[in-house]
Amino acid sequence: MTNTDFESLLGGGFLAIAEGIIGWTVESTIGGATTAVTIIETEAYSGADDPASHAYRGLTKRNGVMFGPPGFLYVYLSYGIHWCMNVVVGEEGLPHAVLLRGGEPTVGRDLMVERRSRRTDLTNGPGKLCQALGVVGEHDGTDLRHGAVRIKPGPGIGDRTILRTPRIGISKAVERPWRFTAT
DNA sequence: TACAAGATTGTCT
DNA sequence: GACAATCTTGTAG
Repeated sequence: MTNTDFESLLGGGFLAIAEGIIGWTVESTIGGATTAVTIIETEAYSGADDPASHAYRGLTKRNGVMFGPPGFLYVYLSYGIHWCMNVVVGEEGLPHAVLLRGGEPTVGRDLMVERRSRRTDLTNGPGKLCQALGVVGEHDGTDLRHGAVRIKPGPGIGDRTILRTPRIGISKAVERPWRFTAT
């Protein structure tokens, strides 16, 4: 991702970013192997204003990356088992983030199958997506432009449309329609 | 210091 | 459809 791409995306606010990166590519290079997916499902989290956000109660050791500058990766351990990845999109001090919930494999599908130990449902969930891409806690706080995990424009979602629905898997602020998915 | 809940997933019934 | 696995954080005692 170039700086210009990211800046143009930031201009619309965090909801526009969550919708805007549908159809973009997330690429990881880990252990010399590259895997990539096209993003088809995201959720937006609005830091201090959002009871469902990890950043709602302020800065902690876990969510510190969200309070930093945009364009970095926030990785956290969910239920003590699964890694989930977010794109930090708020300016420094504004802990807005976009959770990557799902994608479609484009590069390194065989490696994803190996990492997931199954051939189906490779990337249709936040925990599965991280496992398929090999994203773990050590990638927390890395640069999405130049790090081991990168995000970049394209290839898009073709003729499909983007659906806006309530968020999934949370118990607070469930009414906010901040989930975006390509159908 | 102890305990409950959580931005989930895989397995078993 | 129910439940276990298992780490971080917040809240209560």
